[in-house]
Amino acid sequence: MGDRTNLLEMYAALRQAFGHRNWWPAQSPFEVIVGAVLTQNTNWDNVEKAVDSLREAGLLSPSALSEAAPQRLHELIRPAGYYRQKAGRLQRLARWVGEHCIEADSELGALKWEPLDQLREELLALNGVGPETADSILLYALEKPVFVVDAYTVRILGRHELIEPDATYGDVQEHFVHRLPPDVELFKDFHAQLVEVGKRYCRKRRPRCAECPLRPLLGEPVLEESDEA
DNA sequence: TGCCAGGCCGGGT
DNA sequence: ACCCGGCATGGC
Repeated sequence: MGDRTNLLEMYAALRQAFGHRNWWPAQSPFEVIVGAVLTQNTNWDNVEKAVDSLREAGLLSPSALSEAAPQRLHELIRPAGYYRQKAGRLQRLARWVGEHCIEADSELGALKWEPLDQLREELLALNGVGPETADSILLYALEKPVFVVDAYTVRILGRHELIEPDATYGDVQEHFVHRLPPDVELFKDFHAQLVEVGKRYCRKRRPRCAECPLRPLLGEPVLEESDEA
């Protein structure tokens, strides 16, 4: 509890290295929700192709997406992979949003009035929405102070032994929330920084730890043998 | 050329 | 309560 500063120092080091990430570029909160589903285990470059196609087709609104023919969705989002699963997930989410917001409310303002815990429960109850997708929506689309945990976050903290090897999603999330002020902009950019450092230096295989900006702060990471080859 | 990407679900122990 | 195979495309 006394090490509240450590994570802020970690963020400072990343911010120093990469600058503000201005992450999750999207033209509306609803587009963030769409991206949150499409990026599940998928490279963002592929996601952008799918999002662009949906935009051109005029399907980036809850009602239009809800009513689209699944076949048509399959074609439009194919580059993002898992397209049959993701088409269903998008439509379930679109219908859920539609139940809460009037169509013109592109800021999803009506959703923000609902209690945070209830929002999260409702999201997790949707088939195809797990903890990371739900939290990404809460943070980046609804501006709620929820820290998003992803595979990079777990790998980075794991290799520096800042979390237990068998830590759950909730464990890692608490690690951050208990040590950071609940600041939406901080949560957004910190997660973005972790993804950036993860992509560049903390890859699953052949990591480049020597050049990682976290190394001066956190020291030598502990790698599995399979990571090094 | 295989491996990986900003996960999640369902069925099996 | 875990563990695992399946889901799919595109880039390096």
